[in-house]
Amino acid sequence: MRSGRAPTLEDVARVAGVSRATVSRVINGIRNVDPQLHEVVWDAVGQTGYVPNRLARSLVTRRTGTVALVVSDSETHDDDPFMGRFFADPFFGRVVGGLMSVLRREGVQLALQIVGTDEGKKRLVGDLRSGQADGAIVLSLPAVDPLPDMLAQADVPAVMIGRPAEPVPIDYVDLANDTGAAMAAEHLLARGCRRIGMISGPADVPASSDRISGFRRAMARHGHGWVPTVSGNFTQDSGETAMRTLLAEQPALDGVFVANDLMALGALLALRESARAVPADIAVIGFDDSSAATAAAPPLTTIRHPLEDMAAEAARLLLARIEEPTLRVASVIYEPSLIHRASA
Amino acid sequence: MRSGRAPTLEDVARVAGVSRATVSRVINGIRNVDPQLHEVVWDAVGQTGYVPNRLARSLVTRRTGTVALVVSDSETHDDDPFMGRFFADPFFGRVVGGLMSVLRREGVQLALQIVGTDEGKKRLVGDLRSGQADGAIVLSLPAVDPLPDMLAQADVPAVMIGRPAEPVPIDYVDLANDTGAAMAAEHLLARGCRRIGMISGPADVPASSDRISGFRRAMARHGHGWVPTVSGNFTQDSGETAMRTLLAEQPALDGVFVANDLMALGALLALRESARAVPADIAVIGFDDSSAATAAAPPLTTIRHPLEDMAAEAARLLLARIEEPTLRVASVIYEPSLIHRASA
DNA sequence: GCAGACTCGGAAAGCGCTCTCCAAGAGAGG
DNA sequence: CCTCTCTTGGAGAGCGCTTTCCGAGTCTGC
Repeated sequence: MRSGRAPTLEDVARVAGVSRATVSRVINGIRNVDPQLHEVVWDAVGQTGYVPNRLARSLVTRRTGTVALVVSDSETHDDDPFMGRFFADPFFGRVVGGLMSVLRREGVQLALQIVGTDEGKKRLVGDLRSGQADGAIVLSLPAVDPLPDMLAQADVPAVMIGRPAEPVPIDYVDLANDTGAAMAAEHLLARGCRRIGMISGPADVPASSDRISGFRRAMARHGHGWVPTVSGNFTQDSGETAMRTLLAEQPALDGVFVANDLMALGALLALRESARAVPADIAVIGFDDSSAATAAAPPLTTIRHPLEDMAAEAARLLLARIEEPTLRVASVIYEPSLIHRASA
Repeated sequence: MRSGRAPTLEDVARVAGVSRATVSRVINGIRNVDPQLHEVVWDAVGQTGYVPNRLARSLVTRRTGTVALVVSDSETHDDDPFMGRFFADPFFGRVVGGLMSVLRREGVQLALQIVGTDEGKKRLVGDLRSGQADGAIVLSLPAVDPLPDMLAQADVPAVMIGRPAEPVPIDYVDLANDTGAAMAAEHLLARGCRRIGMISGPADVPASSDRISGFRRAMARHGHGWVPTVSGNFTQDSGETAMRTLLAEQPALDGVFVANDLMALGALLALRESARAVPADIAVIGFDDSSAATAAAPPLTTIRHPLEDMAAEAARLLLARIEEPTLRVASVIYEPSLIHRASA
């Protein structure tokens, strides 16, 4: 394995004393090749240290063995400080882990793509269409995003994690966010809370609005027609601020549903600062069951979001659609579950 | 933009009424093209919705505009449960975020590659050599890993995050782990701790062994020739177990250095369980300044690991080496800093 | 013993692009 | 007016691979 140019099919063919075509057949396991030649070729492969050039192969087969993980944002300028936070959040890693658990087994690679501008999205779709990747898993952050529709229009195999904000004929996996929020409501009510508030995420993001409506609906069903709500942006800081605001408005609160664990962590901080005991004075319930939940003090009762499973399913859906592009548009909704810890 | 086959250079050339070569020149901004034709060509590009096929381009230019992020493991079977944990850990996301902050600006993509078996590593090097990606950022997990050496041998541009276990002529960025551990020692000593223990990571991982030796050296310098140590594997659970063991051996401990924040979280749990107050009875200091540190109760005093910066620097080093492969092997060592919070 | 069916391997045509070479035309200098 | 140089655009040769098309050889059955 010297380090000049990498050996090519041609080289192997020369060493084996056969034609390029034959080597290609052997490598790709196509029958109709004499077992003897078969062996000769593999010997030559070993001797030369040959590894097929994936690019060249993809160019002709129109298959890359690569799937794009697209993080779709809507930034204005390129130095988006938000992205740093996004990657640091366990959310991203859990998705990657879930995806890899199935892609890896299939020998499919994951290429990370971040797009913000509409220009970037256009180019992304173009790249995808011209075979840059076989398909895309899409994580759409902005409340309204043209990307899902562009992908659908361009007939690019794609699966979203989290439903699109606008109805678009595209596969997706999602969590029954409303059910999860309802479970939180039931739990708080069941443990005797009567003055319950909510710290929500941004109202225009689907996952967030579903949690809001699910929670309100469940509360209303039990006679609480109005729920004091302050919204944050899913960061710990915003949760802390929101909790302070909520407390200022409703000092007698005895329970709060926080739309994700990170904000719940912040809320816990604000609560400690105001000398309220959790859960004795006020019960706190989070959402996601991220690693932050177990790290919190007290450990967070939360709604489990089976993100790894969802991502894995997204990968499976995508692989299936790549294999068979005419499949009917599908969606898979996961049911959340309540994880009972100490905070509520 | 209809959804049949994507338009090619040929199509654009036909519409513009020029040759493929001319279109290629215009697209790639090569001068020597009449400004008028220039415009005609761009019009044709707009009309056809042409997007260059990156694969075809890469095949001839031998440049892909892609960098691989290689996570090198040493698994035995493919269903490695460890990987899930690895991705969920903020470490992974922070690295990705840091890398993307520089790669994105250069229009370079990141392709994720997980390799475990030696077979897989061999194929990876082959793929890299045959131009699958322009270079690699390597995260090597196992204590002893043949990959760095293979990469160096094959002359593949590569940069490691964390120094290789064995000396290998390869670029890397690393943290002065020993200095960080020494800072922890100084801090514990300065606040009056006298019976100090340590929860270390696996002794054969470089980052871990540097922390061990740095800590011990600093302690020795202050007359503490021996430091009771229990090792864990960087997970929260292992930290909890280790703390219990340490406590059983040394009940009078009044300070402990834990080699990462996640284990420190576990240690805090064990401490609470044993009814010891932190930091009153025993001071705890972590390492990494991950998001777990602020989430902990009490918030963790810890050694800051500027991982995003390190990853960004790794990306810059790699880009430089891709541009100029004959560069001298370089390493950049980052200095850690102590973040003072409540636990010590 | 020979037509017909089958098996196997090679030649060669691309996949979509870049880039070297070359020819043609324009302009300048003698 | 002719030659020399310079600019500009086209033709075409690949990059490394797959795959179709064929021809040559092998085997069977009548």
